Amino acid sequence: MPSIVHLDLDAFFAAVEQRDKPSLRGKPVIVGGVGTRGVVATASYEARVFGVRSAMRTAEARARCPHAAYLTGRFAAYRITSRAVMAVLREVSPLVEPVSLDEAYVDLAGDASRDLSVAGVEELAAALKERVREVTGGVTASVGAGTSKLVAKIASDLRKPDGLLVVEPGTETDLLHPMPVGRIPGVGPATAERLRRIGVHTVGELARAGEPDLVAALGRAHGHALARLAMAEDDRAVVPLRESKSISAEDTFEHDIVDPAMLAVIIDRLGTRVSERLTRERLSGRTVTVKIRLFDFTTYTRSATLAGPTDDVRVVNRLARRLLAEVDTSAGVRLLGVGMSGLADWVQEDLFGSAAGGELEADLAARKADDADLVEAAGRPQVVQGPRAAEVADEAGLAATADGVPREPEPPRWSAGQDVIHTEYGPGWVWGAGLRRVTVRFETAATGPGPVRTFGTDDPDLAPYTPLTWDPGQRVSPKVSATARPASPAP
DNA sequence: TCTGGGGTCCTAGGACCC
DNA sequence: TCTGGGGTCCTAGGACCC
Repeated sequence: MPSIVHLDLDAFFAAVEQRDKPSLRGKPVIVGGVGTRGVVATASYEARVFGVRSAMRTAEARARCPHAAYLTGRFAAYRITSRAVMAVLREVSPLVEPVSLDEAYVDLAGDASRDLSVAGVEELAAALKERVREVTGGVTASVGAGTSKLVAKIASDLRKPDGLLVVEPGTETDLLHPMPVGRIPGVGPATAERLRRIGVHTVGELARAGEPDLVAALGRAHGHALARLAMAEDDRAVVPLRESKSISAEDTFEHDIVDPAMLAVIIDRLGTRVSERLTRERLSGRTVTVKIRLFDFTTYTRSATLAGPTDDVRVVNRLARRLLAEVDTSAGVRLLGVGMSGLADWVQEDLFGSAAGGELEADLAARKADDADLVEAAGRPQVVQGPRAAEVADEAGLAATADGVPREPEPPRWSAGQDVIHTEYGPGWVWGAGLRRVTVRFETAATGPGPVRTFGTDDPDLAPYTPLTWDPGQRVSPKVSATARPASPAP
């Protein structure tokens, strides 16, 4: 039965930008690093016409397509939209495995009553595509389905963008065998080259090659796996909840850094980012890894493992600095990274016995509620609020540095003027397709319910990014509620 | 103006233990 | 004193994915 579905959002980041900025629709849009060392994360299909591709250096993209819009990512917006898509998929089956923000597998076999004929799955896939378009405000998806993850993924690839293909059971190898080996996920340039050297160019040739030869050329695990995939043998399950195995943060600098004091500051900042994520996600880890890329792109990692897991920023930073010192950085560093692995579900409170248990549960409930708020959001005008507003705003690029030189994030401010609200005390920031007017009610501890104010603009290009502003007089723990509505009735 | 940032999985060698 | 395997953990690097 073709019970595995793969859904892939088309040119996702660029599509979200085009949704939120109507002036970009129909035009080349490139999302990625915009600095001299940036690379393309996503190019809209209009940009791909000019040969712009993911992972291409932005400099080359600019040469090929100078008139494109070059944007840094707004990951909070992508995340909100992604969650809405995943929610749609979970309406169909609980067995949903997100691969990334823009990709997921669904296993339909959980529901015995479902029509899993090719026609039945085609109908379902078409309905999914339509629902995705609705909840995302117009982002299209490509959907593939088949008897395995491999076939479903290749099927969605074949029909993108905005396509649909259900591979009839029994025809898998007919589809796969003429393809170049590089179409198989997991076969990159290095593997393709090794295969070429033993005379294997297509999946059919891969299937005919003996497994011993493949293992000799590629190693035990990879050789075995590819031999099976080539014959469309793939029993990998759709796994709904994957626990993360590592957390890391890294920065590439616009200019190579030599000053050891500067490097120490940066390594601390990266370690702090990692620690904060660990704490937020109620994880801790045992192995700290520092990544150092020198001016000439030679890359070192140095790691050390603690006796027990921690999320303590002091421990992480001390260890990270020590590991950094093991590498000669005097010629210049272009990238630094800090990572934590050996993760365990472990929180500091556990150290002090079960007394903190109730508090912990409350925290978890609060986090769940936050997530629910975000899920609500996609495709509609939205206020992001609560403890994670700062994080969300940060991801949205509001705190991004313009010149790529890392610096400490600015503390939350409450001032008149054009400040975008992105502090944990405020309502967050406003985002949404078709947003025009936002009504905000201020309430402070000192004054009680306060004035109602309306924010907004009639410029359709600016509207989705409407910032909220207010006066310094309202800075006392303001409690703010906001409603946002489109300027015109929803179609 | 060469080559991002977040991950996963695998390999290979050495230490160490039984 | 020349000789085992097997298992696990740790470290460094590399391929690959989105």
